[in-house]
Amino acid sequence: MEPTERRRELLLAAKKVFADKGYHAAGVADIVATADVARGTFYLYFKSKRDVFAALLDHVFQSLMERLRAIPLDQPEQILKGLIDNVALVEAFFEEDTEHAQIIIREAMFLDEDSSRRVDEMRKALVEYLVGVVTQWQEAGILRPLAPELVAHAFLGAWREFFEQRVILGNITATSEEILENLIQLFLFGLIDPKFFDLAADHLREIGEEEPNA
Amino acid sequence: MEPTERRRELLLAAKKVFADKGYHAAGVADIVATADVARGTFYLYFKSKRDVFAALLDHVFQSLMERLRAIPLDQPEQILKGLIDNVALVEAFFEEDTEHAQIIIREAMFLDEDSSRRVDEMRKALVEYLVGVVTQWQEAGILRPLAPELVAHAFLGAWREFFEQRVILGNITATSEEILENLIQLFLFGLIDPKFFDLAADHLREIGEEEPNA
Amino acid sequence: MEPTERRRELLLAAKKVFADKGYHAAGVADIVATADVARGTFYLYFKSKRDVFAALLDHVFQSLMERLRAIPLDQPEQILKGLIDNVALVEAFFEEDTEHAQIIIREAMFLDEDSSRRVDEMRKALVEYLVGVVTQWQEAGILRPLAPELVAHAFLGAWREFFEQRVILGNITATSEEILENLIQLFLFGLIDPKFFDLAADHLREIGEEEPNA
Amino acid sequence: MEPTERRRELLLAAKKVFADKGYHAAGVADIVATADVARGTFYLYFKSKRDVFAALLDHVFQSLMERLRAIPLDQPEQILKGLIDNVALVEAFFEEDTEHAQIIIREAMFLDEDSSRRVDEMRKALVEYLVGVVTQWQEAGILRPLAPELVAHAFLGAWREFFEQRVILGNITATSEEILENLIQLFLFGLIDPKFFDLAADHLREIGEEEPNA
DNA sequence: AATGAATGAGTATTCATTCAT
DNA sequence: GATGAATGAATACTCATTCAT
Repeated sequence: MEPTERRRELLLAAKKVFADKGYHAAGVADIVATADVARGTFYLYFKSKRDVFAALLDHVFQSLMERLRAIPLDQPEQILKGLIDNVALVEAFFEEDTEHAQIIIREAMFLDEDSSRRVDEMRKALVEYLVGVVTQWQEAGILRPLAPELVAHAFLGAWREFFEQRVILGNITATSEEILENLIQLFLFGLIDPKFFDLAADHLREIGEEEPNA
Repeated sequence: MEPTERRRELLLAAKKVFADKGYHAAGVADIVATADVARGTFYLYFKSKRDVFAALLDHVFQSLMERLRAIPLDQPEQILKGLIDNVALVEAFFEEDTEHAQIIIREAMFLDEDSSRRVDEMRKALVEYLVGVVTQWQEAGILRPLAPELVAHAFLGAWREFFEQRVILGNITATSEEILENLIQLFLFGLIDPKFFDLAADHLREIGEEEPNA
Repeated sequence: MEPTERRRELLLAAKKVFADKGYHAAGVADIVATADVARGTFYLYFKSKRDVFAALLDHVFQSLMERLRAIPLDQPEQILKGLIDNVALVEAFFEEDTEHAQIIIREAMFLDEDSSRRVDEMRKALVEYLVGVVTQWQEAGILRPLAPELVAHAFLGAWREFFEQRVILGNITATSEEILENLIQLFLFGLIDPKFFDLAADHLREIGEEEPNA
Repeated sequence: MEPTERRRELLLAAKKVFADKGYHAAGVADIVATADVARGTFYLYFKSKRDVFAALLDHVFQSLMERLRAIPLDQPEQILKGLIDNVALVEAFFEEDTEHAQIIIREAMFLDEDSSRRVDEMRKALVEYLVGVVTQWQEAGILRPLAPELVAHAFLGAWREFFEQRVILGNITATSEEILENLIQLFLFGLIDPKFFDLAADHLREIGEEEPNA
């Protein structure tokens, strides 16, 4: 079998096992059993249990970065549509691969210096993007002057919470769209300058009417 | 030494160790070393490593519940002051005992069925409280009709994120007060009905002027 | 059981096992089986397989040093008696504990940097002693001016070879005394100045006659 | 590539690796990497790691035997010249291929029954040769009646020690010639009958004067 | 003949838990 | 109650060897 293929198989198996049992409860034995290869084969492709985990993080990191790079920041007139689309774009990534998401959210954040740093970089990239958006709109006078960084963190935190509750724990039954809509409204009206209030409300209505067709 | 006292010492030691190194990296050896008792003594008071952890969760759970029970829900006229005070009250609990907070946020949520359920109960209690507040104010026509549960989760998520970033990871330098102020503004204006907008703005100003004296 | 006692037991077991199978073939499993303790117990007293080995070397090293320190160098008139006694003293050490000797000779010398350094120190101590003896006697004009260091190495090498062949491999049936006598004669006449030749021969005869009574 | 050639390459690589890292630390991986062939190729030419090692020993064994066979024993009048030449001849073999020497001295002697027996055979061949020389000269009345076997072992041991210290460990800076000269003097005067003493001294002087031209 | 991916037995080490004193 | 020595199950990792291509 092609080495690349084998590696992918092991990566897949590891992802499944880590998502299932968590990093600590997962053993190399589980991974090789899932991938249906011999114990030693694992070590042909990864130099340790930690190494597969890091490889998984790497994959998420790079995929995420690609998606973020694709998000344009230069059309402020499409305020809401842009934000919603962009957020949905990133969210889709986690939705597509729930196991990956679980690993990052449940395990990587506090596993050790290294993974924690990796996750931090991802968070920072997201924060930066959001700070960019907020700052731009603040400069355009559309948003009130709340600290952009704090707003970004608040948004991420809320978002993560929803993800955790809905996808991982199953505590929320609302759909991803409902959640996103509420989240957007909340933050939009929380941030927007009162004099643009009506404008925003109109926009929201328009988008809401479009959505069914989408 | 009184048995209760010994137990408390071990609990304290365990809290410190778990917060320091995390559940998995922490060993019973670390705990007994910190508590300065013999290895065997540990097992006189707890039947396993998991048991101490559960005991710690219990303690947080009960303390939190007590504080939540103390929050009155019947003075809707003091909209902002009430919310801020109440939120601050709960926050204070985590601030007072950062180690406990770390354990809950970093470890307990996904350690296993049992702790995860425990943390869930806490979350649910907080969500219920917030849902109660929001619902009440929505019924009073003060807040717009966003799904109260989602709002509650968003608030909790944002809050947790700040806590994590500020206290555990040190990624945010803003003070607890600054953060809370921004958070309140964000959610207040995000939720409030436009016709109460000016009223809310006044309230905020007042509170802002009081604060220095507080 | 007293910790010191247990440690001694393990040390003894390790010595036996290492001497029997050699460092590499010996497993911690063999050691604990020999000592009849649980696997984990081993690691209460030594932090690794290498560590026991080092401890064994330490013991040999210190015992040897003690014996060497006990050898007086200040009675040059007793040329042969002194040399024979001293050499016998050191040899006795290895004879007493053949296993230790095997370990040093077979394993320690080339196991790794650390043990090799240790063995080197021992060798150097012996060489220094021999160089001291030879130099002193050379200055007294009794011995011919051969390079003392080379003589010392030659003596050690010959000695080691005999030990290996006789004790470890069983290729030589001569007794330790016969060997030593031949060795002494060889080196004595090899070193001594011709004009002291008859004197030396007399000495040797005397000693040879005394010996039976010893 | 010719099979014989390939085999030689692997043998060479193995020799280098074994000399470098020692038998245990050396891996088949190192050998094939050094020989720049695939892992499986190794097993086309040798049936195991031990097998290459045995092959190396074989090579040394045969080379040594050839050289020993070439040494004539029938010109007793050339006492010293003959001994020196012969010893130098054998020594040259080890000097030429230090790696081989290291392997024999460091590893083979105690690796296992098989190699140990092999090395023993070599030693025995050398001992036999030396015993032959000594016996012959003893019968000629030139040497004193020390046990020839013990003398032979002493000589070999001293020699081995020098080799180890000088070539492998670098603890001695004297040249091979200086060492040999001292060794010869030591053993010559150690063995020779006093009445031939002056004769031997003359011989040595002559050889010493010849040497520069050699 | 040559390859190199796959194998899996073997091994040192850790650590929560027990129990004799 | 308190101790801490002893336990042994659990587990990551290595490496000589095989075998399908």
